[in-house]
Amino acid sequence: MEARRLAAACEGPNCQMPGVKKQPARGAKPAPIKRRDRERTRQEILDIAFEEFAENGLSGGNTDAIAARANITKRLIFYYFNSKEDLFTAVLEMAYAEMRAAEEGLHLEALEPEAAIRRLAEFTFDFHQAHPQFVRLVSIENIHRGRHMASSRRLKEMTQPSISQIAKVLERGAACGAIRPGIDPIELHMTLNALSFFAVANRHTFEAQFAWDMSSPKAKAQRRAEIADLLWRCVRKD
Amino acid sequence: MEARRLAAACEGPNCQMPGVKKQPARGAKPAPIKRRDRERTRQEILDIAFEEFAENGLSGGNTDAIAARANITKRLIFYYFNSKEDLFTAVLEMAYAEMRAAEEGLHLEALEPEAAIRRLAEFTFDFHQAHPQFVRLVSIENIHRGRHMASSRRLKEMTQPSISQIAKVLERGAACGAIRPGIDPIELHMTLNALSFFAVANRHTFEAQFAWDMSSPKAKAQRRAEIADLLWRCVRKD
DNA sequence: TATCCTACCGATTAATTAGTCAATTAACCC
DNA sequence: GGGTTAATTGACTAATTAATCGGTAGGATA
Repeated sequence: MEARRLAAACEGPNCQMPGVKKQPARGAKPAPIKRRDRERTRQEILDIAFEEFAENGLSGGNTDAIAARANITKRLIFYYFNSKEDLFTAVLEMAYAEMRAAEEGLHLEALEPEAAIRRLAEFTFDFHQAHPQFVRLVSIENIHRGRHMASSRRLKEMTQPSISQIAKVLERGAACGAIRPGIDPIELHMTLNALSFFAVANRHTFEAQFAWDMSSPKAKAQRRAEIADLLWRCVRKD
Repeated sequence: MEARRLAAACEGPNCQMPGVKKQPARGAKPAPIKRRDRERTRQEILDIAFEEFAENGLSGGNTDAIAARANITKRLIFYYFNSKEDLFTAVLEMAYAEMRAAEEGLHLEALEPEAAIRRLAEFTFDFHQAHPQFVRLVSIENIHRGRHMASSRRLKEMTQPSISQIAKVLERGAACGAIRPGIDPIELHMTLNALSFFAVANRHTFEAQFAWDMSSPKAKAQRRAEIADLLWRCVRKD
């Protein structure tokens, strides 16, 4: 989640400048840099709300805690986002936008079918492993039956660029006889996502049930390779 | 979830009998059958708490609501289970015990390797489809990082009977050359569980993202067949 | 330097809700 | 039928927390 805080950096007329009596120095507080920057403040709230909701869920997420960590008053949260629910929706939108951005970096065009499928598998696995808070947030949204997603025009408009990439690989592979024809790219995407998602989302109950390691780097690397094998095994011809 | 309420039925000295002035007929209330039966009451609380937590999560779950639906006072919940958290743990224990019971019904011994693998896949898929509330509960427990599971001796002791069944099928298959050797039964179980779990747990976000049907009987049947194919494709020799 | 806009705040409210106390009463046993 | 045990209750508390109201003040513009 490094792509966030796009409109940050100290620049423009809102930048902290000497001459104005900022930081009223009340008590031992670190006296945060306050800049009256709408976008910056909004983004800061979103970043912290993302953490809060991913950690504690929607009903568990606390607006007081978000305000405290963002060094603003709670009032401001309701000023920008008008309810906790809407804030959650905004957080979801941001999270999905970032995932979509990550997918742009996946270039399968130049690769042989097998290499492309393996790269796709590894990339998807790695993304989930690298963003457990995103995985948690999606789980939470599903617990709420996707109602925030359903009510957000932005979220519904975000089409997944990966699907068309997969479709092209499958077509190419089918044409050259390496991949069996008739595979639906969305189904394949679902399979791969299920495997990658589960490896993060259900780690705790699975590990507890089977005394099985899913968290060490070694275990992750092994599972990563297995998923890539599996995916290739299930699309290749014959 | 039919296996619950084992110790129910009207029998013994607690059974509703004439002669005693039960049902004080206050107002128009249906005057529920109250029997002062420890086990029955406990089980009723558990059943309703299961629904409540599966629906609303741990922090979202409301003990007042549970009490109201169980026709008891909230105080009684804390009398039997001493906190909301402990009640949640008890609910989890019950849910897993029932899943384990369901797995007992799976007999793979008599089947050919391919048939056994397909039956396993279909059985697992069907179980998840039939118990969406169980799936939700497991998701919720993972959001809480499996801490209730970790703290429950009973849950940790419940070993999965399915694993040894899978191991036997894999052995037999490897011996007769139908299945490639060296497959870990836990890994296979994880793969199958991931696919089956995702089809229920992530239905909402996936459907919203891809305008893809995962809920109709037709879509389920198709996915079921695909998962069985996939599983066989990934274990068979060659 | 007066004016206006708006980012921001302190205090409060109203509702919810986990958990408790001190009883009450149903059932069972002699 | 009196006594003991244990299931059950109603009323209460203390804490939390989403949301609101009536402001204040920073900064741009003229």
